[in-house]
Amino acid sequence: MAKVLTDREENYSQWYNDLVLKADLAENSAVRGCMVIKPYGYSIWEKMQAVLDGMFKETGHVNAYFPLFIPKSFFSKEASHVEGFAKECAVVTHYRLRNSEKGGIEVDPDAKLEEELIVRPTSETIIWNTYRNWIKSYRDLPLLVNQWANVVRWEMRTRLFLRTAEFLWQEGHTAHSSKQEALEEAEKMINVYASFAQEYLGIPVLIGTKSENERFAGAEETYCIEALMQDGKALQCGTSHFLAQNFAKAFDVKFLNKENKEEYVWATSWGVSTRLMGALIMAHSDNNGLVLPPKLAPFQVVIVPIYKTEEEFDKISVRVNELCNRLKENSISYKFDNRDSQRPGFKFAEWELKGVPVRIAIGPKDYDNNTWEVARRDTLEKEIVSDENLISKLVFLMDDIQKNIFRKAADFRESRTYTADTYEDFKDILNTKPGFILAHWDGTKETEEKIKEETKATIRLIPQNPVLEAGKCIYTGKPSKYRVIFAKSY
RNA sequence: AUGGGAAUAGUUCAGCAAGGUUAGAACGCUUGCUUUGGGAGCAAGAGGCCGCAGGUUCGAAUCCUGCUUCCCAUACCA
Repeated sequence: MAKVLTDREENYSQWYNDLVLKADLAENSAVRGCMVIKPYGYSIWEKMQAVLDGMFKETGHVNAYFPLFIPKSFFSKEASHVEGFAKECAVVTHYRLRNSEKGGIEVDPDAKLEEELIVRPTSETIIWNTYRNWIKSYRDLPLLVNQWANVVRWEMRTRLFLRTAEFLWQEGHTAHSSKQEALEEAEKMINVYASFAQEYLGIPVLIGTKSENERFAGAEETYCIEALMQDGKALQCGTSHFLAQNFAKAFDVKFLNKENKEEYVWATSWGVSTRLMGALIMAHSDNNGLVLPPKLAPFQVVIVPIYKTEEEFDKISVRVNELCNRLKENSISYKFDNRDSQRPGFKFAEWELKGVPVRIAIGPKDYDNNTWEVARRDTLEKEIVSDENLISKLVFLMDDIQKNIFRKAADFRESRTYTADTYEDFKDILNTKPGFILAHWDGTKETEEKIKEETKATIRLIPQNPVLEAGKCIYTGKPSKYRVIFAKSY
């Protein structure tokens, strides 16, 4: 087989890049750091959006849309928020171009904006400024709003899907009348993300909270889900923040409670992005290409005809079209690859590269025997299936592949989850076979920073319900009550 | 931003040291024939302001200067 991918073992990040390009998911654009998401990649994102959007609505949220631009003055109102994002903001300073004397066009210096606009890196500020007018009474709460949008963060170094200057995401912004209710909301949404990751992406995730260092700028608590990629590095897949009254205070959002007393509103925000595409790619794919979970594949089955003559093709097409109707009835999505320009072998390799969960081939032999060749992408196993058993086989495979790729990822994570009691062990694991490391930590920012400097590993999360176990911090030897999860991360 | 490297066909690159006619290859693309159960073969063809601006020279992809952009390493994270 002609190779188009770099082997995963040889160069993991090269493998990832090749895969994104060759599977036709996305490519770099003429704009530095910004990607073009191609139709095949975008249709996976659309599937993710559809499922998540349904989950948000089921949990009582509604969609709205807020502006792309944020006045500079809004941005500075929440101190730690500015600090967190200031270094990576795109800023609009002018509103007009003019013809240049040197030819071409230039920014018209007379068209300077009175107040500069920030291209949103996240929308807390513009949304909370709006909420001030929406919230007057406890009767206006809770306010449960989600937005699907693009945001811009001027990243130095970008990688397709994992870190791009512009990315697509959803951001939920909720307002509550009590601390307790806001905390519950933040936890509820991280659990929504976790079940989406596990049931749809087929990626096992750990749920927990961030250490102070890794917390969102402006949050009092950040909940997160973390997954382990095949190279042993962690990927943050989603976050949900308890913002306390920080934004309500910054934007003066108050409500009258039942006792007719004025109170500041409690807030949360939560988001997942096109980075989930990166997670999906890295969690399951192999040296032959992408491996997609049936629940998110643009189509679940591809049908490849094998024929010599036009008559043969016509005969086979009739039978394939009958099959397509049966697939439709059974809600299995499909593509009949009837291109005459490519040979079967080429198509096999191409669809494997694109991760289609099941491939069905039919040639003269199958036609005569009334059978189909069925190949599953996750294990690459091939099987001849009789026509009468085909649909039930496919229904079984959709479920089985979904479960199998989750199980494989879970087994991998298990085999790469360690406990370290000494700093030497800790460093040794990171150097030899990285993964999640459970270790004791003294709870200080300084220690986490030292460990990060020396090993590049950070605390990915503090487990939700940690097993209480007295121990000593691997770095300082100070007492610790439970272990936290360390890893190198993306 | 600092340090290092690069810019030539759609893509990956050769050519540059020692300047000299119509600037090459592979892959991809187009057309035809042939083939089709794991990325076929043959033939013909299209495709380039050699990153931009200036300089040296009879002559510049090649030498010199300036600029721009990209890539690799460090900081950032959804």
